[in-house]
Amino acid sequence: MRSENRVTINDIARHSGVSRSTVSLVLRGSSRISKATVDKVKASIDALGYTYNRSAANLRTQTSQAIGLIINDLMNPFFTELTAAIEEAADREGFFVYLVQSNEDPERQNKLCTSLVEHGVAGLIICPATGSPRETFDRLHTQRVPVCIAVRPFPDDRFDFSGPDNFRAAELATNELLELGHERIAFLGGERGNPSRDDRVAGYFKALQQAGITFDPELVVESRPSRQSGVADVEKVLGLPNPPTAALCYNDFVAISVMHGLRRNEMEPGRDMALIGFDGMPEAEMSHPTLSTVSLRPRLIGTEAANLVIDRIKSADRPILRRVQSPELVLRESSEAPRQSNSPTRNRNPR
Amino acid sequence: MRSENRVTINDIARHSGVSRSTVSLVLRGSSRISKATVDKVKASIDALGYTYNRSAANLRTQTSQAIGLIINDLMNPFFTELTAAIEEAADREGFFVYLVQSNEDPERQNKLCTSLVEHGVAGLIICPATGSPRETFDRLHTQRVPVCIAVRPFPDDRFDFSGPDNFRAAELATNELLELGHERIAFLGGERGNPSRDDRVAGYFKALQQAGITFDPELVVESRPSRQSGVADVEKVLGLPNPPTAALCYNDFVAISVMHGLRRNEMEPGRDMALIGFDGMPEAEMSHPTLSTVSLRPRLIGTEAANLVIDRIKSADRPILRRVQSPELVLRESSEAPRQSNSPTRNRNPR
DNA sequence: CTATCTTGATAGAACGATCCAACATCACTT
DNA sequence: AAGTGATGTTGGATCGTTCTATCAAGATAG
Repeated sequence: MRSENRVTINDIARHSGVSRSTVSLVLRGSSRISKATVDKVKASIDALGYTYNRSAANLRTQTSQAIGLIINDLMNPFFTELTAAIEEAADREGFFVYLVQSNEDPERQNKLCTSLVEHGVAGLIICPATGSPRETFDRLHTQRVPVCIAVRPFPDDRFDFSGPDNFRAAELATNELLELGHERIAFLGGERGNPSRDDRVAGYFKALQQAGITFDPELVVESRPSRQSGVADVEKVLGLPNPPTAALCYNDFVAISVMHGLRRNEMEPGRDMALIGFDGMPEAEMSHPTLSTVSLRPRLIGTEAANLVIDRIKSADRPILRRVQSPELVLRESSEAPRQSNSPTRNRNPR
Repeated sequence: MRSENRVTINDIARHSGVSRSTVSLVLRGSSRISKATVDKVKASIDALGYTYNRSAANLRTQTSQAIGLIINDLMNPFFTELTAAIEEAADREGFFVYLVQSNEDPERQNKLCTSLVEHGVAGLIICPATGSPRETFDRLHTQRVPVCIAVRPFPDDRFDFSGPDNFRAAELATNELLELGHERIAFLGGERGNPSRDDRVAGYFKALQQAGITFDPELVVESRPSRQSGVADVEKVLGLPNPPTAALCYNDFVAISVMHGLRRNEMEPGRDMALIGFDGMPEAEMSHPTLSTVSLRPRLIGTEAANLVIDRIKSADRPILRRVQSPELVLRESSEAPRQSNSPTRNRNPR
């Protein structure tokens, strides 16, 4: 890029004895150019070592093949999987993805939006950071940037959305635990104000209510989710006079950390407390015991988000769409044995 | 980007009654413009809702703030951590990162290189896919693209490099197992031809040799690493007449999968077989038992890679640098107990 | 009173591509 | 022989910005 005498389309034209326009047509594979000319031009391209300048072309055509993707935290396998799916879908349509992390910081998120738009992305997929100001989205709206909001249900009906059904996911998980015979079910981790978490708590609450179980606020523990937070969360409820026999964990990370917390207190996850996480990250299958989880279908959400934004890039005026993916309960060892049945522990590593 | 009548610097000029050049100077915060004019122009910018077109500017100035990052697999926490560190370092220097995945596919990697260069990145950080053809790098070299090779030691002395010391890492791990009294030590996972793996096997070999232990080729199992591959790998050596009492695992993923394989055969990882992984991914701390590992210092490698490429962007002619980070042995439960001491199993979840 | 220096602002060319309208050829018609 | 079409090629304008050189006007100097 920074070489003083970059080879341009003009150099090719001069070298092959045709016009600049002809070279441009050859580059774009136009059928209107004779085979002889095409060969001549291609020979010059190889000879001079030409590299196409897509930015220049984009400037002229007012287009772009780039989609900006803003996610909160790359280290979370849920988002990693989402990203992978988005990249694949974008690739299929000839787009490619600029990936950046907001680190859950609304201000950084705002800067990133500006930067990406300035760099001329064709569209944006955003997983809104908790506490995102409306202003960021107002700007995007007036700038007419095609945007798809993903994963986190930011309340804004001006943009397409692709995300999970958090409420239903929590209902599913809670009902499963209820059916196993649990009556004291905790909800561990996550912070109030995070819409995903609040929706899950709401679903959990509804399922309890429908089962006629009185809701105990002490069983809902708030904390900023991290790789360690589950330890403290579960120890909090273990200290109660009437501790829970099962727990929903805000996400799979928290669940795995809760397993550690249990072991620190001489309890065996799965046997002494049933656990179900949320997300469906691949690691859940590798934990010990393997972790039951409600998969939010990150791949599906990602594919859908990419399709939505690409579709919107192509037709700015089509009506707003909301694609909510139904979750899938994935049962594994951590929620196998009901508490009250004092049957001997089953072999939890069959085969 | 695609609106028919985008607001440009010309519109601002017209609206505020100054020249195009003046607006440009205001945008770049030039000190040669009077405060009165600056205010006038800024007012127009707000009024018309202008967005800066950085691509156009880059075309004119022949510069770019973007760094392309090509990694093999986003789903691997090692790379995720590497990426995070690169992003942070780039951000500090005013650059931002286009992240793409090669999926370990040399052809895709080649396409991505082309695409990124065409899009005008200022430089490239590449973790070479296994089996990368020399040709890809030859092109980058003749195009004079600033490149830093990261993680995988691709044999090319024309580019800067930032990566781990795989040989030393394996030596460290092997010596630790030897000191614990193990004599039958396996090396599980990874494929011949992958330089990281081959270096690790070499270090393992040297350590065994120095300890006067005859190398048994049956203890080295090759496989394409995945989240499940360790199961088969370990079952292979368990089937031997004289099975190993300890194993080095190609990476932490493999190690965690090996734990599953052991349990499937009624063996307890850590107690019945000591395990040490490579990478130092955060999940290693969350496994059960917690996983001993040789941390390759992904954050350090990332920071260094970003610094190297940015430095090279600024001064193309400085000599080639190779930054090799020394690994760090992180001992946890999976390599606690030596096999031959038949002491009672220690509590492996101390409070 | 002319000469020189500052300060602030500007016009036109340039970056590397594409678009548009025009233009040769050459081959068929009629 | 002139008209019509198809085929292949082209020069100039253009995208939105910055660069270079220049300039007007006022200040300072001799």
